[in-house]
Amino acid sequence: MTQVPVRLQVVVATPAHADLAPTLTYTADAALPPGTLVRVPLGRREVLGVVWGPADAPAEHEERPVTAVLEGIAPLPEAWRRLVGFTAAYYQRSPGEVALAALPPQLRELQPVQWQRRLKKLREAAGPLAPAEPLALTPQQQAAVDAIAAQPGPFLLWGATGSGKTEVYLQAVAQALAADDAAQALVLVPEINLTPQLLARFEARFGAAQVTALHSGLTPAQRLAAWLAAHTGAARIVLGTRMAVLAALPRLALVVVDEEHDPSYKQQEGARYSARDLAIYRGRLEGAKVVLGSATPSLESWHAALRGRYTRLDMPERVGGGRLPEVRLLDMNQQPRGTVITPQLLSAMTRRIERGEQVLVFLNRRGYAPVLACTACEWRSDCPHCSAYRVFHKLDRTLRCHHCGFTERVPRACPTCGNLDIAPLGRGTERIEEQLAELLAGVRRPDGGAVRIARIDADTTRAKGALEGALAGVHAGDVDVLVGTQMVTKGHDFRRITLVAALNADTALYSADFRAPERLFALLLQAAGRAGRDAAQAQASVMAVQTFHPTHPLFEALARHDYPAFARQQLDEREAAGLPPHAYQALLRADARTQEVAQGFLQAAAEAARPLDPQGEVTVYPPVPLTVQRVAGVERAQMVLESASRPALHRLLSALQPELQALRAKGLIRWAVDVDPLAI
DNA sequence: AGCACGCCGACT
DNA sequence: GTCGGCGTGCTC
Repeated sequence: MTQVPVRLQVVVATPAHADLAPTLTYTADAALPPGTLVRVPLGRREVLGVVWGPADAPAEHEERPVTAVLEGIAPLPEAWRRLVGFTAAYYQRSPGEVALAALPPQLRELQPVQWQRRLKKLREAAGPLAPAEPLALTPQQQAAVDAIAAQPGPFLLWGATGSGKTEVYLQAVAQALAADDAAQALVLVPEINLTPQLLARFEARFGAAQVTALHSGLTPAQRLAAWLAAHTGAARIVLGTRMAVLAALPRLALVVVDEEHDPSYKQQEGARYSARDLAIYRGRLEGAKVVLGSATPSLESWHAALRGRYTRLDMPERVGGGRLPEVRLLDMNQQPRGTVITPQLLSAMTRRIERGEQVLVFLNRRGYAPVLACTACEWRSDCPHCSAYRVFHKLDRTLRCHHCGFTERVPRACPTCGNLDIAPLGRGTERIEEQLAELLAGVRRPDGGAVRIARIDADTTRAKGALEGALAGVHAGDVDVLVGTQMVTKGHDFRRITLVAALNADTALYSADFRAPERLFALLLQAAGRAGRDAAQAQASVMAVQTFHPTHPLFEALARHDYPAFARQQLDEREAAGLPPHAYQALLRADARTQEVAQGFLQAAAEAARPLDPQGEVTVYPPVPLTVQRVAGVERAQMVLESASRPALHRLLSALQPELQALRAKGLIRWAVDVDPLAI
């Protein structure tokens, strides 16, 4: 019996640049439902694809047959395909690129035979859900849990650090899962490695078998297993990073986005999606409730709550009566020039250490010094491949470029004039650690021992398990002073820290990036939250900020722990300037061999855009080089497109897309559209 | 994105 | 004489 071949639309991993249609047409012996995973020939290779639907248009190309169907796995559900379709359209990528990026990479490599073997191995019975006893809730926590049960949301859970947001998440998840015995919950976190405590709490509450972690740190096999558990419904709770928002979850009932303001929710490569924004969209699409949680919400979310689009749930108080630390602004103008650590801060540190308490010193700059300079001539430690200085790392005596990784040993003498006196300018965590060791050399711990200083930054935690080890040391009390970058401000629950000091907070105050103050405020408040978690010590907890601008409104709001005042001031400023969330932005970025080519491409794009926006609803700003203009020998430029109307902006971007293909110039390496960019 | 084909420099 | 650099073109 001969079968009539059917024609299918299939998506494969082609980037939007490639001038291939968004879906490709293949033939198959029998109809395959949309969402089916298939292997298809593409040129000389065979790739993984997802059936997107039946082909309706007449054939324009030769159509090759589907090579194989991945049997034994349910087609990806319609809601997932719609989510992928939306993501692709919104972020100006092809649906295939988004779809395939959302699937575990190993799926692409497995041949059908291996696939069957793997499936057999993974099929295991999931145990029944038996949540452990929940903690008693404070009235404000109870009110939040009740509101999430009773109202549709989306919710913005605004809770101070230590107010018990996690317990609210846990009980909201328990509620959602109890309502339906196949329901699933998705919990998103900024970086899973930095929040092992959250994973541990979910596992303790619901049982390790019910909780599946999904993030890029997993091995390929683990990632496939986690993804399958989510897709088959075996995992009732998926705890993951931004990529998890695109996981296949057939019965999604609740999405939690913890620390929703965190910039790592925005993907910075490929499809530049915001997992937080997609969580909101997905919740609406699948009828799942969405809870965004933060002590310092993004101004976008805060604005949405003010407008009534999100339901705000407030938890201003710390569980167990812990108080937020007192913020002390140390005016650097009153200090001799070149002061690094003020005497006030030093004596405060000394007192804490002598009492057996811990101190956290926060400085957002790793290495010993950000630049090395010759004292006799103009030489600086420039990176030959980037428009940036190489950072001096004293420990291994290297100059390292933090942009391209180029590393050399520190020269013995100035490479330009031979002068032997080359001096470090400015200071990073390494140098602060060294300096504190000198300044605190005479101080004794209660047991009479010398002060112990530890440093946590990307350099000290490169090795596997190094971060966990260092944190364990802090928890065990082996450390008196912890020096670190923003890495240490995330999530860790340090019970004995009673003094947090921020050393170099001013740089973000007058930055060209309009979001810099928002990030700084969140960072400092989060750092402050590391102190005083223990109610017994909370009375005396202090956050010290050394600044040349002690009367800056940001610091004044910080001193009062007054996020709403800060948000109001920022939102007013942004409204006056016509910036997000009062306007919508997209970025067109270009990388090229020369700055002229990059900017020329953008200029041509700007001219191509003009007739596509006859109403003039979109402002196209002139192309500019990025702040770090050249990285690894590649010149970078960008152009901002801005509009008060999101539909107008998207109409223009979609219409511009085919024009950009045509503008591809010699020397242009790549270009990308970034919708709702975080950094300008 | 892959993966080919295609045309110019330093190696056995 | 070949191995290999990455420019440019194509994939249902």
